[in-house]
Amino acid sequence: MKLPVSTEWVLHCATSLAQLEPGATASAGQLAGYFDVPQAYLAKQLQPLVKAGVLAATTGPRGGFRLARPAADITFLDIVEAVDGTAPPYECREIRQQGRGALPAEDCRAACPIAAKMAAAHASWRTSLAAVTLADLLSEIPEWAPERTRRLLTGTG
Amino acid sequence: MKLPVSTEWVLHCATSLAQLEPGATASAGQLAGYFDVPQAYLAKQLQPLVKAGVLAATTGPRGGFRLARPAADITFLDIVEAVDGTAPPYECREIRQQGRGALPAEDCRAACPIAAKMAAAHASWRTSLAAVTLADLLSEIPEWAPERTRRLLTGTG
DNA sequence: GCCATCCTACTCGGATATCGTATGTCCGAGTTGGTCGGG
DNA sequence: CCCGACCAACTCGGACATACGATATCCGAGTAGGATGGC
Repeated sequence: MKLPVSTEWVLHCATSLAQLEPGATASAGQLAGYFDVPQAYLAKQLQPLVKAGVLAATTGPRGGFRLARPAADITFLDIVEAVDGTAPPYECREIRQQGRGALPAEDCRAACPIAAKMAAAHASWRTSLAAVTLADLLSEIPEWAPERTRRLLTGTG
Repeated sequence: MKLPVSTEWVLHCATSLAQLEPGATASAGQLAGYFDVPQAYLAKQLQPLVKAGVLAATTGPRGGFRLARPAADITFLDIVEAVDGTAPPYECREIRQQGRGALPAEDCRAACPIAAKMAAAHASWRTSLAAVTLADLLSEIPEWAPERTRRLLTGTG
């Protein structure tokens, strides 16, 4: 069970974008230089964020990415599931209905107890991530951080 | 973020082994036939369970696998982390200290806030799994299930 | 009939191929801002 | 001096290679139970 390396990238990118002035954008190249990560691959990983409605992208000069919603309405879960997908890590393939020990279908109306426990753990994980918004995170950083981010990221700040 | 398919196998195998009489064993071949999964690959996945001290293996005729501890002392977390490893899914590579926006080391004494949130979610997941033991699971299955498992799995029951 | 020995069959354990996905890179379509010429 | 059209550079978006780990398989070392021969 491993999240893509790019998960860290997009979380930090979203945090940085949240520190920009409303309407301002940062390009994939600027973000890549800010974190020293491959520019092309970062752009590729930001795309699903746009499709998920977390970020908005504008092309052309002075274009780039910005938050599509207020920072208070974007949770960690939104970002993580956008880049990694929403499929739960444990997939029940109903092996209890296969092989020599296959249970009759009438005993499988209820969900597999094992799968239920795994689903509960996954739900706990999702709940924990959904409880944190980008706005919550910004409240934890120093006062001087946003100005610094704007200056080093976009050059205007 | 995806758990190996074998996670389902070993969870069901452990549950079945917990239904055997104390000291009784089931071979990898018997378990594979019981669930209709590849026998060699299942044996490979049961090995880390033995190394983790969850299962015990005996060789030779009438040998096989059995629980190394009472079912009440084996949690889902023990099994899942044995087969999948204990590394957390989100790995903080400290990109906040890299690139144009690198923070000075003195501002990085505290853990990265983003990594802290991800670690908290992972801790929540682990806590949820650690709260379920094999004994808990056995209390949810029908009365007639253990006898049936013993009969179809080992032929003696 | 009992026992020690040998043997056979069965077990796990690790080493070895194959496949799929994450990772990394590249080029093309589209758009905006600036520039240049004309009025 | 003001305005419109053109151009060029910059942006994202999707298509194309590569590396690593999960998946699947096989063969060898070791052991316990049973058969066998002797006492």
